[in-house]
Amino acid sequence: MRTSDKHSKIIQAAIKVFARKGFFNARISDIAKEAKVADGTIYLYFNNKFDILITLFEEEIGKLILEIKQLIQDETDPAKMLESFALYHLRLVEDRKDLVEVLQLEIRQSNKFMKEYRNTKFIEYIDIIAGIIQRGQEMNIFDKTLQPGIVKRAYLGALDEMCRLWILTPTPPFKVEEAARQISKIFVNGLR
Amino acid sequence: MRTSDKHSKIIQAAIKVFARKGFFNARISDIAKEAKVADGTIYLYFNNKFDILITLFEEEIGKLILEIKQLIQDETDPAKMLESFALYHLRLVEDRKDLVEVLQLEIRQSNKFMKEYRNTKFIEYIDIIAGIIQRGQEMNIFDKTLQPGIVKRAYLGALDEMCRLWILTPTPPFKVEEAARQISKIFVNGLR
DNA sequence: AAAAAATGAATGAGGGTTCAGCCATTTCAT
DNA sequence: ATGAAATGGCTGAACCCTCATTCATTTTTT
Repeated sequence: MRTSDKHSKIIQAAIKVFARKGFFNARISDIAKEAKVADGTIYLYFNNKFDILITLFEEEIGKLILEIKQLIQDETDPAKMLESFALYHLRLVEDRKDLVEVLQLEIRQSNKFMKEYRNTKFIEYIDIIAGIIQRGQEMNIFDKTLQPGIVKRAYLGALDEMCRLWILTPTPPFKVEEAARQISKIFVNGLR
Repeated sequence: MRTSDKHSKIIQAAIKVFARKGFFNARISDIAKEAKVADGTIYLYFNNKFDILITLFEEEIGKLILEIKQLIQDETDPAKMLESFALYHLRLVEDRKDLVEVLQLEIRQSNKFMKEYRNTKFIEYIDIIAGIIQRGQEMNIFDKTLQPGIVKRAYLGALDEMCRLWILTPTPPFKVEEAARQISKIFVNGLR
């Protein structure tokens, strides 16, 4: 059955299972069942359990990077870019909650138990923000004394913490659009 | 040995071991060895492995809450309070790296833990920021249209992401004082 | 001497990984 | 054209190792 594409079926199943139970509490047999595949089949497509997680990161973040770059490339105003980024990032948590949950909660820890794994895709994602900041500084609308390497992390951290709210509480008291607007507003004003 | 205080010896050992290996990769025997105690002794003081983590969290963050409240209670200017908070939060990562690592990566980021454990201590910690924001709004120096519930998370998220940088990279290119100053500056300006 | 605290070897469950075999499909020989 | 053989994706029960937890025994305290 060439057409069934077991690879992506397993990845999609893993996103669901890791989101629900977390990486360490997820069993291979859970993923297999969710993907409607035998346990052993997973080892024909992935080396081991870690490998599923790593592949998942690389592939899914890769898609996000393409999407977000697409989204901001028409924009010329760095302030607007930041707002677009915020809105995109927070809408993700509504549209693809399981994925965000895995990326959010498992990705940071991954550096820990996979010491050798350098998460270049994540750096690429966060550097989109650094690029926007630099652009704004060149255009003299952002304070040049602020370091993009600090600001990019602060901005992503602020957004991620909001994501965590949506992940962990059933019904947050805000709308994502409102949160995106307020956070980008604070930063844009704060950067001037 | 009444004076040996096994409880806190175990907690301190657990902080070290969890920081080094992560919760799931840490073995009870690792903690026992680090605490210079037998494996079984741990079960005289804690119900199970998970209980060590929860207790660790409650006790240690409880201490932090007291410290930080002490620190800002003399201050009257909300802007200064925010800066003090940032500096305190980021200095923790230098002074007590192991502890921050556990709180950050094992607890805040941990799926299972956060989902089924109503984390009142953490809410108390983050609400210190909300209190400062509200004070600033009452004093008419912070924009009243911004919701403290959003801002507090954005601020803590920004700081936490910087903490993560110090945890995950051997030698970050910034000083904590500089990061604290820049982040509090962005927010204080952004909130006006 | 009794009680309390501590020990650490033994236990047993859990689950990642393996591998001998199944079955659908393709290729080959007659 | 038909049966035999080879191929290879897939299966899932069994293997085996890793700990969290227990408890009979020893040590310390009162």
